Amino acid sequence: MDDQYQPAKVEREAREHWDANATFQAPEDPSREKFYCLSMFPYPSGRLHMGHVRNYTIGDVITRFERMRGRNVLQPMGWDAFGLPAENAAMANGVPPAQWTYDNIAYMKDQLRALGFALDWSRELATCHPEYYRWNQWLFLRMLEQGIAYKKSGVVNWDPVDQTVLANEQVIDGRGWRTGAVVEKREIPMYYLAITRYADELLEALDDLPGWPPQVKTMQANWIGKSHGVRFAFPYELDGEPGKLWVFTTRADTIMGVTFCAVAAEHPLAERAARDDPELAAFIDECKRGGVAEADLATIEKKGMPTGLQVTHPLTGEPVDVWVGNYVLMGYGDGAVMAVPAHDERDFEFALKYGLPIRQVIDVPGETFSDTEWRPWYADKERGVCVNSGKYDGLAYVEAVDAIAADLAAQGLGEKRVQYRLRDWGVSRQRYWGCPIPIVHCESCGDVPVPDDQLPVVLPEDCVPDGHGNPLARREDFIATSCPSCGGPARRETDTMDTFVDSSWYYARYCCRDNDAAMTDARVDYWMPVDQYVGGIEHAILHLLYSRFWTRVMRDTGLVKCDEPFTNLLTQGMVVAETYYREEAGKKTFFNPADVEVRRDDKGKVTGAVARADGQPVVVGGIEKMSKSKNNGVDPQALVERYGADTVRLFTMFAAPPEQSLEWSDSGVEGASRFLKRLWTLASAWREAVAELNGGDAPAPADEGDAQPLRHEIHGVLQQALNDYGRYQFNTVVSACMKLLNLLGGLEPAGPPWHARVVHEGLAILLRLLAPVAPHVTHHLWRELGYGDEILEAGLPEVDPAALERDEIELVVQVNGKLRSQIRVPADSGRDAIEAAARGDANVRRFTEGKEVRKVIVVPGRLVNLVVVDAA
RNA sequence: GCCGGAGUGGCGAAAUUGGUAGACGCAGGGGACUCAAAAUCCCCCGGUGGCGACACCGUGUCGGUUCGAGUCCGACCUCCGGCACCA
Repeated sequence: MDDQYQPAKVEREAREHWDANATFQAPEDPSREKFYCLSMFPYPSGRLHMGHVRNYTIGDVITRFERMRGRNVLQPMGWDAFGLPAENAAMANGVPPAQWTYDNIAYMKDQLRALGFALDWSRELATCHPEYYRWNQWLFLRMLEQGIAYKKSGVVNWDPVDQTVLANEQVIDGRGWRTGAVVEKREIPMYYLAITRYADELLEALDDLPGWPPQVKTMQANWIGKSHGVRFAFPYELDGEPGKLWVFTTRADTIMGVTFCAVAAEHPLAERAARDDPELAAFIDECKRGGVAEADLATIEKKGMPTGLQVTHPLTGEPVDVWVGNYVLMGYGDGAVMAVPAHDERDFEFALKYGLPIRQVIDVPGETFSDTEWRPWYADKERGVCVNSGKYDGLAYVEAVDAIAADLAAQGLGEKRVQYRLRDWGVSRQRYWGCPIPIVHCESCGDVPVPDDQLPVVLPEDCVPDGHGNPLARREDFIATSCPSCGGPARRETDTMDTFVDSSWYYARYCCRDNDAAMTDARVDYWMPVDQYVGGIEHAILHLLYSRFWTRVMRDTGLVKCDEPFTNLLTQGMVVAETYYREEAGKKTFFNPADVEVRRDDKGKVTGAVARADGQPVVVGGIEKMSKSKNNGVDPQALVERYGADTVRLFTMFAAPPEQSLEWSDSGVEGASRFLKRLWTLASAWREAVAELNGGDAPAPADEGDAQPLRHEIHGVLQQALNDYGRYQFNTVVSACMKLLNLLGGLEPAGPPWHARVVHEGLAILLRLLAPVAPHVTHHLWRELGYGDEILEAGLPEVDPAALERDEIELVVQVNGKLRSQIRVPADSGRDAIEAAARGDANVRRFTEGKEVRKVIVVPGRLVNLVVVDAA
């Protein structure tokens, strides 16, 4: 055994051992309890970043822990390989996205291997492989047959200079990121998936996911946004024709307070009115400027303009003005809303701004109404009662809605309706590097699905995007084809699918990725659902909701048997680090933490920082998510080379619990490295003694000298660590390992023989506890000390209940809830004995003297609280 | 704007169900070893007062419930994630 811990050597040998034995290839074995552990697959961006390292370390610790528990564990890995960054890289370097992507995959795969993850590489997949994405296309065709996939128009960001569609990310302050041109909203035909058909099921089933974080379920429920309301119409007559302006409201009880209606800029009424009104036409054009992202639309200044048109209030018969509002969206409901300024805050502000009437129709007794200042009770449907509402006066929310809905229904002008905020999923992208949508356009037959036997529609891999539209649209060899229906000349669809499609079902394909005849097979039924899914909180809604939807479509198509893809979900926090910069002429130049030296005062508090290069000060800019733009990323590669994978994994698990954000600290890594060195040194010092004990019969637990209190502590720490493993709180597992090492560090190889027996037992516990976190060094030491060949098969250490027993326990004594003393009592003391001991304690007496003890609270095993008052 | 989350020593954090606030580690201070440095080992380490035993204060802010609140309730402040074409 080397005297010095040499991580590179230890880790290489361990990996060679695992590779040679195919240790992590997971067979389908119905006789064993399976555990499918999955981390969100990476986008092959070039190099691993710390977020990847953290994500995959968490997944790996769970994988190895569950395996040591005896389960048949599968942990696969693959590549979310289609996407925008590959096109951007292509524009920057002139390299085809395919080549850039494959190069990145090769590089990042080596990086993943160097971290020692227990991955079954035989199942590796990449979504840009035709063998994978053909099944996107195949299931898309099934969805077309079922009517789940359909075509309608949708709104996109249009860059008028580059003549191209932009992603929301590429729109900065309403302008194209490359051209700086003001972006326009443009309507184009797109394919949609009817996720709303499953809205109710996706919502209801959240209750059956106890293994998901409650906040994720809340976010999904709010996203689906089920609401009960009334859809009704304002009749009108225009150009001699009768029409109806349909709106939806959850506050039908306020309908008598409607003083105007607002429609979206794209609404037919708005467009009709703009024909005769150049000023309105200009306003509508203004509304169409800017991007389509909801966050932007929701924060813009609310603007409007009257159309000059009027509709009729369905209950009062009064005329109601119709306005165009830039905050009304054509994509939501009917693209029109009723406005009740008195009882909706947004309408209230709009009415004040444009001098529109405000009519109070809800009252709360004891409150006074002001038509110049908004008060929250105006929208209170719990306490509100109808007023100024004719026959509805005096009705509360529920009764008023019922009565009004009934009256509207009687006229054929409305009905109660359940509405969802969730919209159908638009999957068409006007982009090259994605899965082709399997449709052929024929002049005589229209849009024709590609027959199954002609799948996959293969994406040519040699295109280089240039920022001007989709290069696929210029590839005649791809586009020109014949119509599957009539055989005549036809053209292929050049839109590709949203990359969320690729990631909506990869977890199922890992189970059967070599099947080229079917999307899934019986192996999927063995492994699915995923038992533990691990990934970033930023995917809490979209990716996870799409996956839940896709699983249900697969279920209804007979492809899987489960309803939900992920039984348990762990959402890990971000990796963040300090930022440093200098500012010149309003432009910030960021310095990497590695190039900065931090200055501290004599208490260790940070007072400033200087650049290593020139010794001149830099600004300490605050903690931010690691990113290229802030230049605060720490390269995992360099750390692994310097300290070894075990140290990086150990620090990553120790610095914060998985769900919290993790602040990077170089000196913290040093600390982790120090711990492993100390472990090595201790194992090295005891190697002979422990190996000798391992060579004979299992030694009895030591009980001489101070062995008993020591074993009591060791098993107490073990109990806590096993519990923390069970709740996936790995930072305190690591801290338990550190405590164990500290305990064993007090023993001497030259000391009495029981020392060796405690170390033998303690190391057997410590190494197995640490094995999931630091697999290489524990693998090595386990063998070196003669415990066995394979620590992964050694099972988890078990708590010895006898070691935890105590004759005496310590209790805290409080007086009026304040800590005053501690007492030792026999473990089996009754309430009376404990109370007597507490009252008799000298320091307690100082606080009870001359007072009356009103009440004594005894919390078994914890504390005694004496409640005293001044004697009367 | 809307939805979700988080705030505890100089720093990362711990406190499992309302029961000893600060485990474990980092940084810092002191010491040992060394010609010296590095490495390693030992001691101290929330604030204020006290020689000390101890006492008072302290978990973003303000208020409440309770014998007892970091933990529960209400209001507020700050920061972070998501908002449907970044992944």
